[in-house]
Amino acid sequence: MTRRIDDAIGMGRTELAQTEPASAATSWHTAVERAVQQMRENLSDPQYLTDHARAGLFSPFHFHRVFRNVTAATPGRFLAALRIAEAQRLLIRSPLRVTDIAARVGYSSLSTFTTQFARLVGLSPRQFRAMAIEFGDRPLAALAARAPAAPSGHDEVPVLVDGADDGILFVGLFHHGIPQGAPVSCAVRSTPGPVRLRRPRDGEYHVLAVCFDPDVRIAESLDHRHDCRVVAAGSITVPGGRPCHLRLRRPRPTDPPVVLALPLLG
DNA sequence: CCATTCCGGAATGTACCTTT
DNA sequence: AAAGGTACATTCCGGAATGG
Repeated sequence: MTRRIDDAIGMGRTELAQTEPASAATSWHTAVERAVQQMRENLSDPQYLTDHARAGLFSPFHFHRVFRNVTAATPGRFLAALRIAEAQRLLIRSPLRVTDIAARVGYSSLSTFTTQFARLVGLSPRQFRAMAIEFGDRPLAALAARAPAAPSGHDEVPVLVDGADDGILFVGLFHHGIPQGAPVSCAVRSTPGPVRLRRPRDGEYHVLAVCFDPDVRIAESLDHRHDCRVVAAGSITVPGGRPCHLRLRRPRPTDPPVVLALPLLG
């Protein structure tokens, strides 16, 4: 049986990616990295779980599990994130129509593309392009300066992020391990110290932090070409529990791209 | 004309269980 | 412990309808 894996994003793992591969899992990592490379090089083609699994000498069932352990995303959702990320770049940097971009990144159905894009990014393709054109040239730092004052007292959730003192830091709370759609709560800041998020209703949330150089413009932060971005991920329980403490690191090839338009949604 | 939304059929993801 | 397999609920694809 041949299985298509081009579906949408939205996994259910605690972290964006495992911190380090276990020593026994080195071959897993190699197989997954090879599969990710294949996905990146063949975005516009139909891709099948069984082909990636066979290339790594795994059964489709086991490959699916291994892939998720390494990347924290399922193969299909990882591929969808890659495709939407490329679509974002084309929407910003090319004059192509949405219809043509959908085909170019591997969607045979425009409706599927539009639906996926809106759910993952938080804006429809046309809205995304319009906002990128309108705000793209503005520096990200301006967003940080415009951000509302941090709440205080019992209505806040503090998040500590190491290594972000000299950058523009976005932090969001999400229901799922991969960020999609509007965050439950989010904040942007450009000064050292903890980030204070508006407290959501009680529950367990996943935290994503993305940091950019202070001189980056909004469009550059959205088109997946800026190589200075760093990420961190974790989880937090509301109420109580320990404060969320994250450490920024460089993105790895096996990290799913962050396609959520946080700078435009904030 | 281009983009978005709706909806039914089909593929996928997940939670187990079994085998090696 | 790692790998393979199954069942079934969930999610997605893509054509049709609708909107701007």
